[in-house]
Amino acid sequence: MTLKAVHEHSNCDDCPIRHRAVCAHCDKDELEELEDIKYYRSFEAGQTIIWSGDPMSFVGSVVSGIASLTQTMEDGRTQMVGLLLPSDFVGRPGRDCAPYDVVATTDLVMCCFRKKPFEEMMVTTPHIAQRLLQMTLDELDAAREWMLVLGRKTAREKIASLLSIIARRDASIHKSGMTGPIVFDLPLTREAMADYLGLTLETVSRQISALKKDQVISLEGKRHVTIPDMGRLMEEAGDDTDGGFLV
Amino acid sequence: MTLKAVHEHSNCDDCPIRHRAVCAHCDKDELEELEDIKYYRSFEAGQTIIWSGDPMSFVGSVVSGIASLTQTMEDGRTQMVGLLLPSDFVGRPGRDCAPYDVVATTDLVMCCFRKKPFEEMMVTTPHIAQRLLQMTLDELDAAREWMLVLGRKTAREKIASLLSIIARRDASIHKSGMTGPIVFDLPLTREAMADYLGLTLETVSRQISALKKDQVISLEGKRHVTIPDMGRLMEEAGDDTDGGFLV
DNA sequence: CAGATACTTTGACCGAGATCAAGTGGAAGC
DNA sequence: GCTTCCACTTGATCTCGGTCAAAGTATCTG
Repeated sequence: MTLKAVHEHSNCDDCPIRHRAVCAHCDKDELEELEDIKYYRSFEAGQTIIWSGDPMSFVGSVVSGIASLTQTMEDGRTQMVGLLLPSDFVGRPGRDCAPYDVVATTDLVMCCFRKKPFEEMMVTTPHIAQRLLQMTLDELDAAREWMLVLGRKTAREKIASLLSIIARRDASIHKSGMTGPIVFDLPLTREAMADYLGLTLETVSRQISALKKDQVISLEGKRHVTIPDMGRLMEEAGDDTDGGFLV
Repeated sequence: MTLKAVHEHSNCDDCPIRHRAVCAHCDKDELEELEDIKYYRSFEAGQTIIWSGDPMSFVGSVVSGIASLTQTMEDGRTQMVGLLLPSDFVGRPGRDCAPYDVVATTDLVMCCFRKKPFEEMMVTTPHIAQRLLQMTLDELDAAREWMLVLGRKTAREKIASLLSIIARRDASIHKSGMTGPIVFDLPLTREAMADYLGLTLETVSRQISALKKDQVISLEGKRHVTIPDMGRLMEEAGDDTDGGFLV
C-alpha cells in the first residue's frame, strides 16, 4: 500500500480521501484484519460524542454529518476549536483522555476503530503513522490559521472567513470548479458560529445581515447561502485571494 | 531504538527531550548516517529564519533561545501562532513552503536536518514518524488551547495565561517542583506578548501593571518576574487549577 | 556627559462588540 | 386555527480594549 495507491482509489462512498489510509475495505488484502476492530456509530444532532476528560476507547473518522470540538471554561464561556467534516479524523492515538468535548452538530455517522488494536496497527503498519502525521500537520496549520482569525480579525472579517471555509469544504465548489456563484446550506446555528468565531450570536446575526445588505452574500431562509463572487468574499475575509485555508 | 530508550537518555545537552528522537548523537550506532545531513545554525534576536511562502530546505529543532511563528495580514496586523522553546520541532516534512514566518525572538541556535534525506529517513525509520506524530498532536492540543485564550478570555486572563505557560515551560519550575514562588525572565517584549495574545502593547502593559498592583506577580525591572502563588495566577487565567497547558 | 534609540508606562478619549431586552417568523403539536 | 417553541433579528445602552499622544527609563554611542 502506497499513499499514491491510496489516492488513486477515490470512488469509495463511506471512505473519503483523508479516511482511506486507515480504512479496511480500501486495502482489504493488506489490512483485512481490520474488519473486526472497525465499526460504525450514529449520533443525533446535539449529542455529545466524547466529554472532555473522559477516557477515549476509540479513534475514527467522520463519514457523514458535522461534529465540532469545543472547550468550555467553568463559567460557561465556550470556544469551538475545530470543525470536523466528513473524512476528518477524531482521536488521539497514544493518549487516554479527550482534551475537549466532541459534539455532533448535525446527525452524524462515524467510522470507529477500537483504540488499542489501532495503536498496535500503527506500529506494524508504518504508513498509517505517516498518513496520520500529514493529516495532523494539516489540522495544525488550520488551527493556526484560525488563531489569526480569532486574534486579529474584526467581526465582519470573522464571518466572511467562516463562510469562505465552509464554502471551500462544501461539495458544490468541487463541481463548479470555483467559477460562478457558490451555493450551500449553513450547517451551523448562529450560536455555533459565534462559538467558533469568539463572538456573541447577536453580533453574528448583525454581521450576516450587513453582508447581505452589501450583497456579499444572499440568503434564502436563514440557512441557505449564495455567494455570487467568491473573490469578493475573500477580500471581506481579509485574505489574499490565493491564501490557503484548510480546516 | 525504542521511545523508552530515548526517554531514558536524558543528559544530552544540546539534544533535549523532544529533540532526541531525531538527533544523531543519541543513537549513533543506529543513525550515524545522520551526521552528514545534520548541522547547526545560529540566529540573532529579531532575525527572520523563514519567510512565509518561502521554500523550506530543512527541518530541525530549537537547541537554545526562543523562536516564534507569526502570521501577518496585508495591512500589517500580525498574530503569533506558536512559541518555539528549546526542544520544539520546526518544519513540515512533506510540504515545500512554510505557511508562516519563523522569527528568532531571542538569540537562537537550531539543529537542522536537510529536508530530503530527513524525509527518506522517515520512511526507513518508522519510529521517527511516530515520535513526530506525538509531538504534532501535542502542538495541536496547545494550539487549540490557545484558541480558547484568543477567542474567549479577557485581557487580564490572557496575560495570566501567557505568564502561566511561560512559567510552566521555564526551567526554574522543574527545580522548585511547583511549590514556592516561581521566578523567571520574560523572553518576550510587550509587543511580542501583544502579538501572541491578540492585544495591543498598551493593553499588555496596563494589565501587567494591574496584576502587579494586585500582587498576583511582582516585577524587578521590566522583565524579571516572580510569581508568589502559581495557583492564584492560574485562577486569574481562568483555568481550573489542574488544567493541562502544553505549548 | 549629551544625545539617540528602543522599550515601556500612563492618560484621555473613542468605538466595536457585548449585554440586555423586545420582537419576528416559521415549524411542530394539539 | 391557535399556541408553543426555537432560531433568529433588531434596538438601546454599556464597557473593555483600541487609538492617539506624551512622558518615563535603560542602554548604547560618540
